[in-house]
Order: sequence, then C-alpha cells, then structure tokens
Amino acid sequence: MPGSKSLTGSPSGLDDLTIIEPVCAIFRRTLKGAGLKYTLERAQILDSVMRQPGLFHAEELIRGLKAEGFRVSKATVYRTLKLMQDSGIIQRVLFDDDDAGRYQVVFGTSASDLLIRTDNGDAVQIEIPGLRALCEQLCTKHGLALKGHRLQVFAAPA
Amino acid sequence: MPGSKSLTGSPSGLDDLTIIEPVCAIFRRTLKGAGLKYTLERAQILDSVMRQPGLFHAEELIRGLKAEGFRVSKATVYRTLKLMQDSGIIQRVLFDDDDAGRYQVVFGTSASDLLIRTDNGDAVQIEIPGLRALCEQLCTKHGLALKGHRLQVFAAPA
DNA sequence: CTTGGTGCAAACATTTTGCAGCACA
DNA sequence: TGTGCTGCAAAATGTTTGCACCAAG
Repeated sequence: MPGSKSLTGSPSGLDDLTIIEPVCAIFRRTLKGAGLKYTLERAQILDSVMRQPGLFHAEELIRGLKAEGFRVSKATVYRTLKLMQDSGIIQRVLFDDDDAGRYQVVFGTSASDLLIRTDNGDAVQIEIPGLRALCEQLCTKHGLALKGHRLQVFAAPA
Repeated sequence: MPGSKSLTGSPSGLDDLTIIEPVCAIFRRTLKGAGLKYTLERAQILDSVMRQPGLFHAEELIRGLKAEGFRVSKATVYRTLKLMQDSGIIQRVLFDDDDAGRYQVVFGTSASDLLIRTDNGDAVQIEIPGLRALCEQLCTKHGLALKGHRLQVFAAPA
C-alpha cells in the first residue's frame, strides 16, 4: 500500500497519536461528532494537506496525491476539504488575480495572516502580535463574539 | 436614454467632474494610461458599482443594470470589473461558504476591512486605526513596500 | 441490512474567450 | 482605416452532485 508510512494517524484505532497530531485529533473528533467516519482516504488527504508548504490549490493537492500513488478522486478531495473547513483546520483564501481558490492550514486560530508579494504571488505566513486583541475589542464593541480573522498584506519590493 | 441621469461623469469630455468624483477620475486616468477608452458602458457600470451598498456579486450588479434598463452583456461587465480591479477601485473578496466571488469598492487603500457575521453572512466595513501602521512596519522589516491590505474579522452573536 | 464513503461522469455556476460588427479617432 | 469595444454564444474553469457499488458496524 503506497505511502502508508506517513499517515497522520490510522483509520482503525491508534488514538495514541492524538497528542502528537492534534490536528488529526480535531478532525477525527469533528467527524465523529457528525456521525462521519475517519476513512483511509480522509487520512491520506489530511496528511497531504498538513505537508503542504503554506498555501495550496485543490488541484495541486490532487496531483500530489496521485503522484504518491494514491487513487483518490477529486470528488472525494473536494468533499474532504470542505469537511476540513468545517472542522476549522483549513480555510480558503482568495487572491484578486487568482481565479482558483487556494487553501491554507489554520488549525486553531493563528496562522491566518499572510504577507503576499504582488509581483510574484509568493505568500508567507506572518504574525502581527497586537492584531487579535484589536479584533477582540472590535467585536465587543459590536456586541459580538470573535470567531476568527484573516489578514492579507500586499507588498512589493521597494 | 434610460438612467443616464446619475452617471459618474460622461464619456465625452467633462473632466470638471474630476474633483467631485475622484473614483471616476482614477478610472479614466488608468484607462487612458493603458490606451483604453472610457465608454458609456464602462461609465454605467462604474456608476452602478459605486452605488452598491457594501459588497456585491457580479450577478447582482448585472441584474441591477438590466433592471435600470441598461443593455450590458455580462461579458462587458466582467471585463469592466477586471479593469476596475486593475485600477485599484474594487477588489474581490472571498468567503469560505460563498462560492461566487464578491466585490467591494476600495478606491484608495482604506475600506478594506470587514466585520463578517458567521451566522448570516452579513458584512460591514470597519476601521481599525493602528492596523495600517502595523502593516507598514511589517513590510519594512521584510524590505518590501506596502501596497495594501485586507482584513476579515469573523464573529457571531455572543 | 443500514449508514456512510467512494469513484466516475455528468452537471453546475461563474468567468473567459472568439468572433463579427460597430464606433470613434 | 485602424484600434478598441460590444454582444452573443461557445468554451473553460473549478467545484458539486447523482448514481451504483463497496465497506464497516
């Protein structure tokens, strides 16, 4: 079975990986909570997603999976990506010039800030320390509870 | 000619509207700079865009234009929206749950921050005073020049 | 045996493109 | 007369869905 070495937890049992792979645990818990199953395909896709460097397109992910010898259909990939969004593990990101949706791992609430080079499209994750507090304040002022945020900073070489 | 009363500047001459309608001026200047023309259709679309309350879908815009009696094809609308993006007048925004691209007027660099209710999709423009400075700092640290930013804050009723 | 999962292919929605004719410089 | 613009319809893209079969509890 190709590629089974690096799976982020196995579909049958093995809850002991929970501490090492919290994202996997989150995903499994969310699935279980919805009466859904943590299948081999979903494990493979999760694993591949977690190994993506920064942002990725669905298409890249599918190509990568096939290159590793997995036989997953794009339907399953899209279905699984949606489940991961619901679990708060990834989110979609849009760029003005880019028609296809890109995805980004955001497990938890950080890692949602990006510095994007407008000249070549490169994007790196950044950290703006005071930002979360600012968002918190803002929500309080509106009588709402903060669920998360997303920041994109566009820049080019000076 | 239906609806011609509220056009944001006329296609023939009338540069005196420049001060009153800076967005229109920006658009015209950008077009001229690229050897393109400020046509009646483009004026109509710009006008309609500027009258949109907050965020809008391309489809809504098209429907609105038709409702006002204009006969613009969606091809022209999409082409014009893209030109407006290039001019920095509008930008596309993506929401996780929303498949279609939405657009937002952002002439200049402010108005790019949104507070989005996760329970019903409502979005309002917000202002976070210190944010721009934070972005500026960040870019400087990376040896880049800030081109703009976009913040989405997700929240739900407490 | 019931519920959910998968792959495939067809369907879908949004956006883009090719083309013929039009308008203005 | 050339360059760009428009509408239409066709194409292309990215994503979703219907369906028949498979797998696990």
